[in-house]
Amino acid sequence: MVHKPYDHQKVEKKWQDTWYASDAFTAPDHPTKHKAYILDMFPYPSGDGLHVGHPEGYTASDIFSRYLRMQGKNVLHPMGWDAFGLPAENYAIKTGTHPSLTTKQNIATFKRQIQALGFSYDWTRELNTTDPEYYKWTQWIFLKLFEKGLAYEAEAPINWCPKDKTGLANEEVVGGKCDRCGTVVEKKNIRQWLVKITDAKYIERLLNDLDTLDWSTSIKQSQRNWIGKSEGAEIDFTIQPQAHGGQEPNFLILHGYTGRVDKNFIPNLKEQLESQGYVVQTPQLPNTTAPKEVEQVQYVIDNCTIDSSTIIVGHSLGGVVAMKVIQKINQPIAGLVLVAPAVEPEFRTGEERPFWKTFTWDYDYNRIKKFSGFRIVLSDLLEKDERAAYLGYLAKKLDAPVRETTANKSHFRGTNEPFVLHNLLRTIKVFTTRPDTLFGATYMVLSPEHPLVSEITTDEHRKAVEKYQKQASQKSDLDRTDLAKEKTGVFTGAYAINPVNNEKIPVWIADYVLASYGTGAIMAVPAHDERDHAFAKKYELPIVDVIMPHVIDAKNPPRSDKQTLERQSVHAIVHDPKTDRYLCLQWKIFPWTTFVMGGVEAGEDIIEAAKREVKEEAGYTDLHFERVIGGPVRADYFATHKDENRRSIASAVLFTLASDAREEITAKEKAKAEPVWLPLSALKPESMRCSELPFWLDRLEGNFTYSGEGLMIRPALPMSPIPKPVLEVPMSPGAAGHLGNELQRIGYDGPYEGLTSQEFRKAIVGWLEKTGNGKAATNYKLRDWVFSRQRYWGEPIPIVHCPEHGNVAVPEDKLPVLLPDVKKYEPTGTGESPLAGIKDWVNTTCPQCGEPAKRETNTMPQWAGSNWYFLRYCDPHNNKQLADPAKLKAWLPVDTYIGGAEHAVLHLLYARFIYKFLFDIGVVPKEVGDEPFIKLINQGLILAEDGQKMSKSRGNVINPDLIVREYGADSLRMFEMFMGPLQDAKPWNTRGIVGVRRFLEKVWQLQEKVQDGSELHRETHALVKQIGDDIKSFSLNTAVSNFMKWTNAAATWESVSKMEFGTFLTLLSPFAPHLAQELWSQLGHKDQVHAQSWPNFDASKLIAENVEVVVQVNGKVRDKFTVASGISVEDLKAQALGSKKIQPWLGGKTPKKIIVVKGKLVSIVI
RNA sequence: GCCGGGAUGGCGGAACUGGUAGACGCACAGGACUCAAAAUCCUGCGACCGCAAGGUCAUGAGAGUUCGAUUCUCUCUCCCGGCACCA
Repeated sequence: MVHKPYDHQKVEKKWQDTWYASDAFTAPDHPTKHKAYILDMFPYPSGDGLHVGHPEGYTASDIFSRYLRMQGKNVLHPMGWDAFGLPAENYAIKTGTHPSLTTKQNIATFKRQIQALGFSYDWTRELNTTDPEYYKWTQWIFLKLFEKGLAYEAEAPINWCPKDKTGLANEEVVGGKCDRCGTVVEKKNIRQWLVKITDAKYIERLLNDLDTLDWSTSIKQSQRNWIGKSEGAEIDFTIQPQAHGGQEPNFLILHGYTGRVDKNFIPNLKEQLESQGYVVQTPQLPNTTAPKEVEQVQYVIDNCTIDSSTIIVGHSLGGVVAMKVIQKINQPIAGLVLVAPAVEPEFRTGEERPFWKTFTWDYDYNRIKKFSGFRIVLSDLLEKDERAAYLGYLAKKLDAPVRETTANKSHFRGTNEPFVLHNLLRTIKVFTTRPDTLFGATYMVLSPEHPLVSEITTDEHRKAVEKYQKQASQKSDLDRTDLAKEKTGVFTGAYAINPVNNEKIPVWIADYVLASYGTGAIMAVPAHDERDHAFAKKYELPIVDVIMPHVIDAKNPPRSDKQTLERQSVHAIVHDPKTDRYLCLQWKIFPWTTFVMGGVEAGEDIIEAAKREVKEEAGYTDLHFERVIGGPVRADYFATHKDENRRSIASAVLFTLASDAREEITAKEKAKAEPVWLPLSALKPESMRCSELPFWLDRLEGNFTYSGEGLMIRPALPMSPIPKPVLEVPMSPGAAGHLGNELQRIGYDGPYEGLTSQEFRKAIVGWLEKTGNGKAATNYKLRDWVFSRQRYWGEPIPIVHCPEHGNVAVPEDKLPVLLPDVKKYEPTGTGESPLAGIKDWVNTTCPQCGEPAKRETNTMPQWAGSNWYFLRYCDPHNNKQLADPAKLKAWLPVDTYIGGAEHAVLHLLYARFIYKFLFDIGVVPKEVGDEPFIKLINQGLILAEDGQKMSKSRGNVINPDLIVREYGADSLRMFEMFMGPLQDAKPWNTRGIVGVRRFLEKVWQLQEKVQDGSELHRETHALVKQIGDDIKSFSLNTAVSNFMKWTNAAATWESVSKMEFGTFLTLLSPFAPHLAQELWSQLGHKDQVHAQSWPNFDASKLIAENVEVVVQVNGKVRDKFTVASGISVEDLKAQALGSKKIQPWLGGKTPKKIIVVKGKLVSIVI
């Protein structure tokens, strides 16, 4: 029988018509068998039509879907259109064509091209995000977010693309440029809708649930990076206040009814303030159990010093006394702080107090306001409601803020009430991941936008600060984050107090600190942070080492059964500038090279010690001291020659050789070691015996910051004689013991000597929390999602702005809010959408009161529609709800999701968030879990033949239509799979496609060999197994090569049975459905090959009768022979040893060992 | 800088849990068929030495573990992706 030649165009057309006319791949609403939801990322139907990249993922998912159907599963495999977006709108601006028309045309093109490839989509479920029946539910999701407080309106500085004239989400800005058009984005402060993706209820789940997903590590890593969690602490630094004229304030603390100066928070507060150098008066007022106003006020006026720098603090009834004092003295004071002040009669309930009648309860508020520089009211949340009402009333009268807290003891009666202190002194919160370096914080930096900058800046520095702020505001983010640029900043004139040691540290502003991360302020630790170090060097700020690196010698670790000798030592690094070499010792008694080094003797500093050692061991006397390079390094090792463990705490001192002047060295030293001069390149860890070497080399290169973990050194660790010059700036005396005391106070009973930085980090956070100076804190880089676009072609945000009721949701039964027609699509650029110009659309009534109101004119971003489309596929025509829960339960979650990696942090993060939200509000049934995509496969980019990215501008785009016309859809499908692993990027090579085309021709030719029968060759059984395995693991390139191998083998056969060829076609049908179907029907079958069940293989048939065995001698292949596969180990051994080729390699010797891997190899060791 | 991933012939790539490196395809060379060309078929195709049998070297570089390493461990180089004055 002679068949017609393979005419791909005819064959493909014929079967596509059959399939699409009969909705051949429709999924049931309620699967009765095992379900599988196989999803492709739906495309944006651009005007350019399909790209060869599209069919890559679509083919892979189609093969998998067809395979699963043949495995007897119900498969949901849908397709739709993500059709809102900028290109259609930009096209409308240019041509005046309505975007809906362009979109319709583009969809038609895409659909024709996709259908020409024979994909098995369920077209009855096709959806389109621009269809009002669809975006009704996109709007509905927005309303739910709004209802739960997760969508909010704010005027926020956001990324603004000046070309596209719209705001962008952070995720849409890549390297400071607009992801779409590459324009450098600007910061613009406009009214925006934001979605609270950072909400505590979601952010940790978005991060942690990544662990449960079968996604590539790189995508998961991208999401983790983007969420950017860091754990550390928030620490409050108090700012030294300036009273009028820049003077430091003094404090007058007045106790309350039955109070005493040694009660409540007063002693502790006094101590804290005094430890920071302030003058504090705490008068004991007369008659505390039966106080009289006149008596107490007069007592204060007579006995206390009050001047323009005085801040009066009044607790409870003391607050009333304070106000009366101010009314009476007729002179200005710095400020008034009322700590839970006593209550006016009309607010009182309960038992009568003696002072109710001995005090008058009227105030001259204007007078108090006039004479006090500032006023603050502190309120304790533990107290009763009527007091809160009173404090609010009082604060209003005094024009003062009310600051609330939960006091340690109700009514601020605790012995330690840090909230009071923090409100006396302005505090600035910083975030740090390294609270263990707190002792090394030598200055503070605020971002130029920090709200407290102008408040704390002194008059003297105001001009410079404002100038700097202005400059910073004019820089783009791209400029500000340019790492290469030198850091800049200005001093504010203010000082903060480091809470751990009460050091006074300067407060600067600098644009290397970002307002948008953490608290917008940092504590700078120049010894342990590179950025801070660079800044400190430039502005000559102090640098204090607090962490010592610690190395344990890997080759000679300390031994637990040996004694340990600890010693302070010094390494002298002597550089000869004339030869650019370094002085080392070549030891004679050991095979070592070292620097000149030795112990530091009592009373000696390290520089003296280093000089002495150089003189003794090498004789050089004329050394010029350069510097101590960094802090000390501890090394632990076992000293073999001494049979003891050594703990060396070493510092390195750098000298230059000023002249060759030398003294004779002793015979003893001569016998021990010889001085040699080595170039820097010879100073290598493998050639030097020096555990600290990597640190010294690093520091010689100028890297003085150590940001790793280590051991705490002073002042945290008062370790005896640490040589003085180690610290570039010494801390104040007394600081050293401070932490020890504090640690004891919080119940840590040490020993803290030798604490690692990790241990100390925990201890210090405990201390911060205990003392109210800070707390453990977590920070994220993720920002809320900017959700409004000032453009036309998107879903209108269903909100009405009512003058009376604010933002009011459009009622659900009024959805969808239809996108109206406009005449001009041009974005206004003012931050308003083109919709703002349509008066009769904008003007509406408030759904709450019916009064005139205006519609929201911003539209949603493209991600809004793509967030949840995969839910809609389960129930695409439902007009009552987003989707029927029973249908969602039947199909969700998506089992396999295939698409490009470019959506790593955009679509994939947004969709996970929205899915979790829909899960929480019960739309997503709880049985299906709160992760939408269980397995994700990212197909790699198909590059152009030149290895570059395909793009219209480069002119290297391959049009799939041409390939389909010339080689056929089956060739294109198989070739795209054959090119390489699905996940890898790979260049297109049109010449290569002939390989698969030839293969398909061979398959076509094979029908000449078909004869009746049901015999299957061993290769066919093997193929069934291989193809199944390959598809399951998405190793589709090897599947294609396995098909080719099979046809190569079949070409040598006499005949192929009808059964065998049918089996082969069944396996081939997911890959080349048209050809497989055509040959299937030519075999005489009336049904469809894709409806067959997946063939089984007979495992017993896979075993070959004979196997080839390799014989190795010492790991090298020396012989190969074929044996029966069932051969015994003994026989195999004997045959191997007896081989003529092996004999010469054995050389008559008896093998040491013979390793036999059954059916594979014999390895002989001699 | 930090975090991921990778590097195998002229090219795309293959090699299951450590066991014959280079499957399959492209390109290339030689041959058959043809008046000729295309198509098709056959043969060869990592490098070096050798007439051959065969040997030696080869999976980015260098070390290590092992009878045996593309595969495991360490160091380094380069490439790709993500993040990036993120405190």
